[in-house]
Amino acid sequence: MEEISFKRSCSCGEVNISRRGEEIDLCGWVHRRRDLGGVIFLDLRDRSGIVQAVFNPESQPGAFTVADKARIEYVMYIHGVVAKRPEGSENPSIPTGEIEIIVDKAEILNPSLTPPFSVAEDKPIDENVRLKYRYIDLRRPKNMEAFRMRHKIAMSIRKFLDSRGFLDVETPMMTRSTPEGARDYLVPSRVNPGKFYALAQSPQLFKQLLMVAGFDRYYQIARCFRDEDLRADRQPEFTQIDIEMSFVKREDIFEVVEGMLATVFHESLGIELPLPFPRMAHAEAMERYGSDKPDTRFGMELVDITGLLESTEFGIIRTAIDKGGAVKGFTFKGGANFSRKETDSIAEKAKALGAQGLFFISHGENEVKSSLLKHLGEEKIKEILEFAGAEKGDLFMFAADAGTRLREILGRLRLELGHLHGLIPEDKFSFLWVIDFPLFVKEESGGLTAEHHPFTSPLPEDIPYLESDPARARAAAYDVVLNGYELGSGSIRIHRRDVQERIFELMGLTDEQIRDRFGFLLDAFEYGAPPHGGVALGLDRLCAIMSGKDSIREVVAFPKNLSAVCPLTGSPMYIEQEHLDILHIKADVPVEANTGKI
RNA sequence: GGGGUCGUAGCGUAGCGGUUUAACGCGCCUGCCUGUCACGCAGGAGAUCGAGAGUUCAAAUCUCUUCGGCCCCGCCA
Repeated sequence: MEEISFKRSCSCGEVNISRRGEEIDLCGWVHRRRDLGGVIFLDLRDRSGIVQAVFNPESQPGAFTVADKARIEYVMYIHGVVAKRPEGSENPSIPTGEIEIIVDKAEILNPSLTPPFSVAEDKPIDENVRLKYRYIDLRRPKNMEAFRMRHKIAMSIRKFLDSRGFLDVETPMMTRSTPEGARDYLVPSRVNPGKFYALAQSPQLFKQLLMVAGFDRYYQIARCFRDEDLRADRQPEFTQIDIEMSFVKREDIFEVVEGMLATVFHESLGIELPLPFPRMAHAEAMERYGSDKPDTRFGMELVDITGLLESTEFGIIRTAIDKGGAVKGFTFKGGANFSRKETDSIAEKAKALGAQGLFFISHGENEVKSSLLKHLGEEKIKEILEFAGAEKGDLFMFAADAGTRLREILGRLRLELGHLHGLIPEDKFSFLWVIDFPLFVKEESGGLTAEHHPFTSPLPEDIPYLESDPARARAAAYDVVLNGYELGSGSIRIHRRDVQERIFELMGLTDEQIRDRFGFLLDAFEYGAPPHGGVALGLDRLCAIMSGKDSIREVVAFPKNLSAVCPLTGSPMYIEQEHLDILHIKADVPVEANTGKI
C-alpha cells in the first residue's frame, strides 16, 4: 500500500480570517460534497467544526482527482492556503464561513461505506440503529456536544471539590453482595469456586469506612451497577458523584452541594443559580405535589377540599370520606373552555392512573359548570373554586380516594397534563431539597425497610420512636431534586454500633445475618468512627438535564437499550460451557443456546 | 410481570373506510454542470410492508400469535 503522509497544523473549526494567506494542513471527515462539474467543494469536519475546501481542476489537477473520488464520511488529509472567500460567497451560517481552503494537495486517508444515516442532517433516527452505529451517531455535531458538556461538568466538579479539600479516592467495584438493596450484578471468582463478587451498587460502605479512617472529605466520580429494569433515566451502569464528609451536619452538606452545582451551572451554562435551594419536608411535597421529587417549574399544586365536603351525601365522595380518605384536586389555568371531549380524555388519563373518577368544575365567563352542580349545590361549588383559588377561565378537577393513593394519582396527572399542554418551562432549572424523609417504609408483607438506606441516621428528636413507633421516625435524609428528577440523595449516617444494630433489627435481620453481612462495618464503628454524612448525585441525570436531553442515553457514549442490550457490541452474550466450567458455573439454559454465538 | 405506542427501500415518512405497478423526500449509482454551501438538472437501482398463522375472490391494510424498539407502572436499600 502507498505510504500516506499527512500532517495536521490546526483543526477545521479553528481556521479563520486571521490565518488568511497561511498554508495549513487539515485532517477530517467529508461532511458534504458539492460537485459542480468544474469545481468541487468539500466541507471537511472534525470535532472542532466544519471548513470549506475548494478543488480546482485547472490549477491543481492532482488534488481535484482526489476530491472527485472522495465521498461523504471519507477521511481526508488536505493541504492548502487559507483564502478569503470571493465577495458575495461568504456563508454566515457557519463560523468559518468567511474563508475557504484552496487545496493543492489532498489524500484519502480512509474511504467509508455509505453511512446508514446522515451525519450532516440532524434528523431523528431510530435509536436502535443509532446505537448499533454509535460511532457514526456520535459524529453528529449535536450529539457530540453533549459529551463536551459532560466533560466540562466533570471538570468543574473536580476543581470545585479539590478547592474544598476533598480527596478523590477509588473504591472497589468488585465487592460483597448486599441482598437488601437493588439486585446485584455478580462476578464469579475463579480461584474461589462457587463464590461471587458483586459489582458495587454504590461506594456507600467504603466511603463510610474512609471516614472512620480519617479521610475527612472524600469524593469520587464512581461507576455504579444495579440489575434493575431500565428507564429513560436509568442504565444498569451509571455514574455517581459520590461525596462524604466527617464532623458535619446536614447544612454543611447542603452548602457543598449547592456551591458545587452553582459552580457547574456557572461554568458550563453561564447560569447563576439562586442559593440556597428551597427546602421542603417530604410530607409537604407529597401533600402539595403528590411526589417526593416534585417538578416545581410549574404550579397546579394539589389542594385538599375534604373539609368542604365533610357533610356531602354524594356517593363516591361520601364513601371515600367515610373510609378515611380525602378529596383533592388542582386547578388548570385557562382550562374552562375545554370541550367535553378534552375533559373526557383527561378523565380517561386519571382512570388509567388508578382514579375511580375525576370531577370537573369549569369557571366560565358567565357561569360555573359542573356535573356535580346538582349533587353539591351551587354554593358549595363556588366555595370549592374560591378555596382552590380558581378564577374565571379556570378549570378545577378533583377526585376522592384514600389519601396517599389519591395524591400520587393526582401528582402524576398533574405532570402528564403539564407536559401535554406545554405548561412546563423548558429553559428553567428548579432545584429544591426534600428533607425529613420517613426512616422506614412498610413492605407489603408488613415488615419495615429503609426508605433511603439502612445506614441513615434517624433525626435525633425521633430516636425515641425507634422503640415506640418506628414507622413514625423521620430520617436525617435528603434528596436534591431538579425539574422533577431525583438528582441526588444523601443522609447523615449512623456512626454508633448500637443504633446501627437496632435499625437492622427493626428491618427484621437476625443477629447472625447482621454479623455476617455488616460485621465489618459494626466493628469499624467501635474504633473511633466520627459523625459523618454525605450525598451522591447522578452525573448522567445532571448532564442530561443540563444538555436538554430527555434520556441519559444521550450523555452515555455507549449506552444499553431498555432491554439492557448493547446494540453495538451485542452484549450480553452466551458463554461457552468450557469457559463456564473454569468458573464452576452451570447455566440453566438450553445447551444449544450455550454455543458462544453472538 | 403489567399497560401504552410504534415496526413499510440505507434513513425519515405516506398509504391502513380491502383490489391493479406500494408512493414521496433524503441518501446511493450514472451522466451533465467552474462559486456552491440542503448546489442544480436528467436518468437509474433499491421493499418478500418485522415474523408466523388465519379470514377473504383479493391483505401493507382485518383477526390472532410472536419478535423487536420506545415510554410508563411494578422494581430501582
